[in-house]
Amino acid sequence: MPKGNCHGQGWWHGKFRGCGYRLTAGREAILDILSHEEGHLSADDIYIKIHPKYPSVGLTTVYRTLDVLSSLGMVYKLDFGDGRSRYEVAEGPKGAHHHHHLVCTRCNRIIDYTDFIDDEVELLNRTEKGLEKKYKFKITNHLIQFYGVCEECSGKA
Amino acid sequence: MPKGNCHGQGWWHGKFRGCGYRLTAGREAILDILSHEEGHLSADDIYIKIHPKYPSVGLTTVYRTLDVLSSLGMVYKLDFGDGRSRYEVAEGPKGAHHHHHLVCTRCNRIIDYTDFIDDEVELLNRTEKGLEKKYKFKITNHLIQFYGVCEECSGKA
DNA sequence: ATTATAAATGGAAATCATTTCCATTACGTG
DNA sequence: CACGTAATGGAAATGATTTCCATTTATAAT
Ligand SMILES: [Mn+2]
Ligand SMILES: [Mn+2]
Ligand SMILES: [Zn+2]
Ligand SMILES: [Zn+2]
Repeated sequence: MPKGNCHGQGWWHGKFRGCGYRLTAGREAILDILSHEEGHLSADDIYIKIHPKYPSVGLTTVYRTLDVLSSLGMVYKLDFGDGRSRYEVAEGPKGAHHHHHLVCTRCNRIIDYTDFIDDEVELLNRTEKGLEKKYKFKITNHLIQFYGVCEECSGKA
Repeated sequence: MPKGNCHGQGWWHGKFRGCGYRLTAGREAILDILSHEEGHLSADDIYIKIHPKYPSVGLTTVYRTLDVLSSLGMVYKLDFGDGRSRYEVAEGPKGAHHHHHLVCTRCNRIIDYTDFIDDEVELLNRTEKGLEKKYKFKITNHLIQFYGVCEECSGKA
């Protein structure tokens, strides 16, 4: 169990407790999948992955847990236009891994990118400050996605 | 009928024709609502607004038309997290009115903003160029939204 | 450890936006 | 005006998410 790994066991136990939520097997399982699996999973994806090991965790609970996690800011709920919500763990306490997305409108492939993030974040911070002042709007989050056609899809005429 | 107004009558007739689409009363009505009404309308919103004047236009046609418009790039399909898609006319030929959104996570209010757009667009162009090269990804569009709490919702403790 | 309490659960049923189907209508070329 | 085909509407299907409610379970108090 690596020292710096915040997703390993239970850094989030405290967060749950602190907010008055109880720790349950289902929640543990779901957070575990989210932190160890790559990609952008739908509720059903998660349900399927969990089911063999935890057959007692129902799809309803997956949805409910994702809501909780998302309201705690531990998970991002994303929409890539394929008709279902997809989820990914937010950065751990370290704040690392911040990234945005390229979305292929042909095949729905998603590419995470972190390039240019520094510039983007710098501008975002400036923009957010300005917007907060002008619109008296407390910004907590942002979403940036680029849409287009991926390399594979370009090939297919 | 103002001269510079591209949404007035039929600048899009040509676009439709050119792509092999037929002009129908329904399409005209829908595009008319979208270009003259403020805000971010859902398919159902549009259906309701159109119905009194064009009772013969069905909800299915509204969806179909929005798909076409959106595939032609004349309309943006947006998701603000309230469970339905919302639409707004893309900029006319003039290229004006480009804007992004602030989304209140409490009351779902949407604020259009154009401030800082210049800076943003400048960075976006740079970023897009870099991403296109690195990922061989042809970018056609981008989505930028800030989430947070609006002034009204802040008041309510 | 036992108990009490409210939170959490699963599974079936409900909801609701969007899509599919298909018989009918109507745009636009000639 | 007639024809071929795109477009339509309305009902039914779909599919993700939510709601309901009787049952289970985590946790704090005894
Ligand atoms: Mn990602
Ligand atoms: Mn807008
Ligand atoms: Zn693709
Ligand atoms: Zn608000």
